[in-house]
Amino acid sequence: MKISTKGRYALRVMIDLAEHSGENYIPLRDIVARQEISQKYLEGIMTDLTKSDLLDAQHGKGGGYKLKRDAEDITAWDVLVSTEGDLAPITCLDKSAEPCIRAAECKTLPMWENFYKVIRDYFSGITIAGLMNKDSGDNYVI
Amino acid sequence: MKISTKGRYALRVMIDLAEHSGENYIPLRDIVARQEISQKYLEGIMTDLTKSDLLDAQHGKGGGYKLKRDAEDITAWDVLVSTEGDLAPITCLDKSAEPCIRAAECKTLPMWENFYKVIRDYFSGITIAGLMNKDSGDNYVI
DNA sequence: CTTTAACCTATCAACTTGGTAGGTTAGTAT
DNA sequence: ATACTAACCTACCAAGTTGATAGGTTAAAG
Repeated sequence: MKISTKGRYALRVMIDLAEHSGENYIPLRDIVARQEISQKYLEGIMTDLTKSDLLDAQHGKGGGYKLKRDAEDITAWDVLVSTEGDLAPITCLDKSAEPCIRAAECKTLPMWENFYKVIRDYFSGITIAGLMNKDSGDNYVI
Repeated sequence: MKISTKGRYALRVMIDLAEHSGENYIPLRDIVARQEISQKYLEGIMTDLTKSDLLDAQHGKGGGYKLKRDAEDITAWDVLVSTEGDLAPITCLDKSAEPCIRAAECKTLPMWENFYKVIRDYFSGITIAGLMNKDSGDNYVI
């Protein structure tokens, strides 16, 4: 029951890109220098984010990455799903899961389904822009 | 980001015990027959629940397990923490974690801390008695 | 046609998950 | 006493995940 480094790094990268956004593409090298994350490891994460249409990538000199949408229009949910995959709290609720044979009699299924919704609602309510502007001392009230 | 079978099985066992509660201890054999879970695997889960003071265990003939408190006074949170360990959504928030060096500047930490609270509040609001009485068709509104 | 930077594939050690196997301890009944 | 029962304890194992690293390939700009 953990969000892995992939998801956490991805959020840091997205915030970093939002903070340094402009016309130009930002090469991974710059992000790595600021965030102190292994470049090779980040490469895979960037690919996830690009394939999910959250980032624009550009090869070659002057290339790099930039946000594909405004930071206000990208949620933490978008980023986490992109890198962590399905955020279903139990395997039964995975999109790829075959339907559970005891679903009809399962006393806990509604609890899990609703929990899934709680998770989705929570992260869908948080945008990259929102994270960007937070001072570390701030506390959320949701 | 998944609750493992340990936590899910534990909840099923607790509900089963609540449904068959009375004066007597219920041997694991009976639970296994009803729930169709590997007895050997369940043994470890029962030990967790017993050590967390959620179950009373009795050796020998006529022995077995029973709930140590009323089903109304045991929450899903109690059960999940007992079997899954710390339910912190990121390692930084684990009780056993060494304090993170970038905590002060971390833009996402408040989001994670609050998410932890959301999880805790959700499962703390659900009791074994509540799960027991649910018809499968029911939906939660929290 | 060289430089730059994204992209792709393979590999790896450490850890977790979901079990299984076999033996030991504690309590009950005859 | 001693047989029986049922919890408890330790060790092991295959498969999958995590958090990387290594090295090469493709695409774009100058």
